Amino acid sequence: MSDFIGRYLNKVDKKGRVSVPAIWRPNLIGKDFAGIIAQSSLSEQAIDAYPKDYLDLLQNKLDLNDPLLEENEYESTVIFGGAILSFDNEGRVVLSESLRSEIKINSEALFVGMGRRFRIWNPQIFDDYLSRAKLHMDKRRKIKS
Amino acid sequence: MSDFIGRYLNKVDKKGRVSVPAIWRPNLIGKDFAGIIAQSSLSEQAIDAYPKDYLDLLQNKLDLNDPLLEENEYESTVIFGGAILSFDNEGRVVLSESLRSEIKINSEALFVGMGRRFRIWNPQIFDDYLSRAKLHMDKRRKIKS
DNA sequence: TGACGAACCATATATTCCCATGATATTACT
DNA sequence: AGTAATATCATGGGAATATATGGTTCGTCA
Repeated sequence: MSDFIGRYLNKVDKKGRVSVPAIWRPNLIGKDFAGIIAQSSLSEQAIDAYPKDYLDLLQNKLDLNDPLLEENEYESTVIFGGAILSFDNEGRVVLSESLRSEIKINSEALFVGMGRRFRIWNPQIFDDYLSRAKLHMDKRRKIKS
Repeated sequence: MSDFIGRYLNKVDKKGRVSVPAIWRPNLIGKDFAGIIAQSSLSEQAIDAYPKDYLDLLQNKLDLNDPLLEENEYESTVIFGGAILSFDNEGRVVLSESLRSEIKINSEALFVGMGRRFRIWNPQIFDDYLSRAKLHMDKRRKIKS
């Protein structure tokens, strides 16, 4: 059901390689591709990642639309204009220079499960995000009670 | 499944030559033609590009429309009047002077996948477009939720 | 013959593959 | 339970390969 659960902190080597958590890998292996689809998140300074199978789903949906409509252009660009990162034999992917700079990743990458997908963060930035999220939820809880 | 995924930044030499990303090339090689169909985008300052095969898809869509309508005539002209750029032995195409000036490309060309097709951008101009696209999608996401 | 584009060739760079290591966890065994 | 043997995993480095890129030559056509 939920494919990506938990939090894993891994090192990024000087080539930009980083291990994808081993328990997640089986969920990232399709019949034509093994690896992840990555795009910079719409709302946060992080990478959104998911299996290619999910992308195929989106493609099917988009095929029903008119490719010339502006709306669909935006969507296609954001979705397919990310990055496709395939595993090496050890289950690593390389985060390109540009991806790393976008999310300010240096020597460590934090993998955070989100159910059907996951995110890759700079650990510090994630901490900030988490405390913001907690604050937000705490405030809401107090209002409701 | 989806032919064009990812983003690749390549150099344009003084002859206007630029490498088409190697992983995409197999999808651009048909039995009668190896290369891309290119035309300046209708809505953006970029080059729309796709395999020759993709034209058949569009043709089918247009066939469903009334060929006598003025609008459809416009579409046919624009779609089938694009430039034909064939690969050289190294998998490059040459962007003509006029194409380059249309999209303000100088020394670098950014290839952006859109699933069934892709676009070629000046990197700076794409940045603007991407933030617009993200804003648009993020807004839509928030409305839906 | 000169301009132009296409084919050819050479090389720097980037990417992928392969192997080695250490750390950690897991299992087996007494 | 305690300990040894085994497996899994993250990580690093180097070699092999693929790719991007720049330059030169060749042919064609104006």
